Amino acid sequence: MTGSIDRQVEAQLRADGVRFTERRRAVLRALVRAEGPRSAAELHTDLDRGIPLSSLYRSLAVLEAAGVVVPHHGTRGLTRYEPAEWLSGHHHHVVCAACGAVEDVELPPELEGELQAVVTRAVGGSGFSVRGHSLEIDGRCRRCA
Amino acid sequence: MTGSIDRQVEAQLRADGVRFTERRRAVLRALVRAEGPRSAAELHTDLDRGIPLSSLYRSLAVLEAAGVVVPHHGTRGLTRYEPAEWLSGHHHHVVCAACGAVEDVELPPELEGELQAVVTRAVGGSGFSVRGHSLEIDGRCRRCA
DNA sequence: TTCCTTGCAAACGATTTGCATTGGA
DNA sequence: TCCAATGCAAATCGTTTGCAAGGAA
Repeated sequence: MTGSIDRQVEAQLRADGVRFTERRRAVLRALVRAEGPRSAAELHTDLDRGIPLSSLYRSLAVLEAAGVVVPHHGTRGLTRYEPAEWLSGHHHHVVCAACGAVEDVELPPELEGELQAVVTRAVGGSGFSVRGHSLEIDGRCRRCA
Repeated sequence: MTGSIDRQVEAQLRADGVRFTERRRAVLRALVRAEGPRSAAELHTDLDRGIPLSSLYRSLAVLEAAGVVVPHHGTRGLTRYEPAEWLSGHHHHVVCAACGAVEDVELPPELEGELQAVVTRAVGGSGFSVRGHSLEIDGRCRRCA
């Protein structure tokens, strides 16, 4: 985490009237380091400091409310978190149906533009206000093919 | 639910050594009728017959194992189900970030085609073999806007 | 001092499971 | 008859919350 991002996150939290404590820094660092979304239980292991789960949940809730991390509901009854897009960049997921591996894909600008257009036209004049989109591509990775 | 689909589902279940009981028919019918994925609790309301939740969960588990319905993990701590695509057709989801409601959207053919093209080009020559895709559009529904 | 933060334990809500009963082929 | 299906209640599991103690500004 560079200093500038660090300061940006702090400002973001301050706007919510909360502090960027060492505990919260550690949680965010662990998420940035991670290969993919992590659950509270996984972070509990990653951080391994006897940090109680309730504290992890509270840290995650605070970071989520400030828009620093976003929840990911991919798995049965489990919420995993990852850094928000302004920290990690906009991307999509390629999921292997066989081994379950999830990989990030960043689309080239012109494809991302086309995708945006599809989304906009898809909701049409339905009154729904689009905030974001997420494309999941399912199939088999090279190894499992 | 047409008779032919009905028979197809029955065969699918029979292959798993289970029966297509009236209860399970009712659950599937409710899902087919619904505009989008439904949770066990929502089905409990939809069906309103004092059908115990545990039975609903068991019916859903059986239908899922047979590939007749598919789980959808869009919302915090909640699993919703919908008919598998071979029953309901290919579609995408619009999710309201405020109230959690999920609605189906079927893209007009030319948009679906564009989306396919984006997907194909996105994986490029990575060796990943595409099997399907799913687009989730996030934002706020008219009511929550 | 005044809030924000944390730990601990209890509370919760969604989902699952054990067990005895019912029902269909 | 035999095994699957069901209902009920208790058990699980991930997550949230009340409350009292600890810390930073």
